[in-house]
Amino acid sequence: MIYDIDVTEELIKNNIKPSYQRLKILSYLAFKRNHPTVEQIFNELVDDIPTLSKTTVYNSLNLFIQAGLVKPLNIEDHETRYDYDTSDHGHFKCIECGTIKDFSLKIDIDNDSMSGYEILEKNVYCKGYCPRCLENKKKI
Amino acid sequence: MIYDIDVTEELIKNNIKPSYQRLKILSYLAFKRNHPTVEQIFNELVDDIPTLSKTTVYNSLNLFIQAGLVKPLNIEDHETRYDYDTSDHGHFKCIECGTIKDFSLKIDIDNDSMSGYEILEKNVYCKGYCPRCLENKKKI
DNA sequence: ATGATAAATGTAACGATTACAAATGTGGAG
DNA sequence: CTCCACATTTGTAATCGTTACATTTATCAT
Ligand SMILES: [Mn+2]
Ligand SMILES: [Mn+2]
Ligand SMILES: [Zn+2]
Ligand SMILES: [Zn+2]
Repeated sequence: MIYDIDVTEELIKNNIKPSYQRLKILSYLAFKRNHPTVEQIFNELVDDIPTLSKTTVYNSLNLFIQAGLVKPLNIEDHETRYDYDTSDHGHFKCIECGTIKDFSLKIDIDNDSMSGYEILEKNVYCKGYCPRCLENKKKI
Repeated sequence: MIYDIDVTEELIKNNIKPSYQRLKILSYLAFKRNHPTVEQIFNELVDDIPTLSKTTVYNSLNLFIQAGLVKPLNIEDHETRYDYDTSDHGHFKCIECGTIKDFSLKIDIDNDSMSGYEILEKNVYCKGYCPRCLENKKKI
């Protein structure tokens, strides 16, 4: 499985050496844009890189997060997901099938109550049922 | 340490038997309203109830969540926090001192992109520095 | 009191993540 | 090219929050 997105320059710009594993992991995220877990990333890349270690996936992702190339998502408390899109947007997770969808949004935070605070990071996520799972529930 | 808030009726209404431990745990949340971790709840209540088990804290909280009396917060992936206030509001966590503050907000989700989806739950949280920690940083 | 049922407890198991030491790869000096 | 220092990767063990499960304790109707 080869992903045609070249992320070499992106890594170099951020002072991260573009090793074989790092390139594969970051281009996987850039190509798929699927908010995967470490488990998913590992399982899909281990075919390409039989010697791949899960530790390397964790290490690389943490490097990317430090550099601001990737954003971690804490939608579920027991599984971190990773997003190549670091722009400000929300996430919807279907509690039936687990798929995650991006959505755009505008947050209006009451500025009076937050004066004096320095906000560095905003996170929004919703949970519910996706259209497909709603359909399936009707049939049963 | 005695919390004067009587949550007996609240439990009965939700078909949860008001045992000694459950009353203590829920009234702790109702009185403090401090978004504590299980660790915090356990440490502060074990003085009152020397036989208290952490499992009981987990079990009780999960009961409360099922009944909608309490909302779990996944701000950090490795620690669930518990909120007695189940109304729609956002949370700010200071990345220096860890304190969590409520804030009111209005989310405008682009309805076109979410048509067909059933949204059951919205979550918003921010991270940054609280006023006190900003002050301390300036001094150093 | 007695026995049935529910709740609480203690310990073991689990799963995601990190720590750490050993193995492997890389790149430059000689 | 060979050797060596250094960075990266790998495998394994440790950690930590949470859950599973079996045992003990409490509650309550008979
Ligand atoms: Mn996204
Ligand atoms: Mn709150
Ligand atoms: Zn779905
Ligand atoms: Zn602070």
